[in-house]
Amino acid sequence: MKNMIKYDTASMVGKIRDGVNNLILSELNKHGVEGIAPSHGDILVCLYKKNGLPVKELAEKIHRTQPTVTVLIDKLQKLGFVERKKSKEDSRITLINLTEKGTQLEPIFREISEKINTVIYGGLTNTEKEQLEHLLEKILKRF
Amino acid sequence: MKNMIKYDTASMVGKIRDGVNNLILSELNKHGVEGIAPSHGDILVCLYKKNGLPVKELAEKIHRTQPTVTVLIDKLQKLGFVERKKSKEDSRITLINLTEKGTQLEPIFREISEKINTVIYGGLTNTEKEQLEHLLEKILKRF
DNA sequence: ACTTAATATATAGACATCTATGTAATCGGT
DNA sequence: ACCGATTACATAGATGTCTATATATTAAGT
Repeated sequence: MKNMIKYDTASMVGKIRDGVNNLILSELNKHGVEGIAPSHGDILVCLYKKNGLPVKELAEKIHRTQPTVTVLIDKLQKLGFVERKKSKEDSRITLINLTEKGTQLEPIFREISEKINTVIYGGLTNTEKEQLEHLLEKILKRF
Repeated sequence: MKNMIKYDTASMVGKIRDGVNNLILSELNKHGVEGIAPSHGDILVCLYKKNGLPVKELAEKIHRTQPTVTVLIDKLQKLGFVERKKSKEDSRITLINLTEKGTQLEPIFREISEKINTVIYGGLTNTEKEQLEHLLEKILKRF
């Protein structure tokens, strides 16, 4: 049957997400970066855009809960990629700063990001890219 | 800027997946079903289609590793929804069977599945549905 | 000023998932 | 018929994630 609708977007979306995660992990591995999960990468990428962000803000940006981000930062700190600094204006706030070691990873993450885009968009025409993003946005609004 | 491509399909896909998961959890909760995660539901749904499947086959169908499925079944068994039975043809194989209690959940999962489809496809035209599935399939093939 | 509420982060415990490994049963070649 | 390889499942340990709760600091109301 042609043009059959199978109604398994939920399943395909899950597979794509897993695919992206695995791609990130294997690329990090290729570059000898170990002990880092995709969410840790999300945090680092946020900090590349703007260094010295509070924990809470990072949690919002990467769409994880604040306790999760605390634990993620624990690990990034232990690995020497970031450090904590208390805010001077409000000492409840912990600001997360990249170390030099953390900053050095930026090109790797940039490369991984490009690779993901190549996999996702590489087989699509410009029209299809626009269609895709438009459809996904439309769906997201309904949750 | 109109029709701008933002290249954040990966992020949107993640959010949709989380949205689906949360919807499942809240619906199960509404029906008083507790201690069940989406993956447990995936297993039950497989068994509704065909009862008495081996662990390995379940793992393939729900796209989890076999050890993960073993643990998921441990829980379903503990909750009384399924039971293990050794195959008579090949005693290495463990067949998973629904109990009556497990069978009783079928209408709930059917309802949840419909609800998910409503959220995902409810705002789309038939053309858009076809576009979406076509695009997602195209992307999936590239992983 | 003092008490209460709100906010920011951390900690604890639980869970799904993974990889690596163990164990038991079956298959296959000699 | 036996021994090595394969297959199926289970177990162990690690990790990311969550909810619930604790701690510490700031803000607000009386």
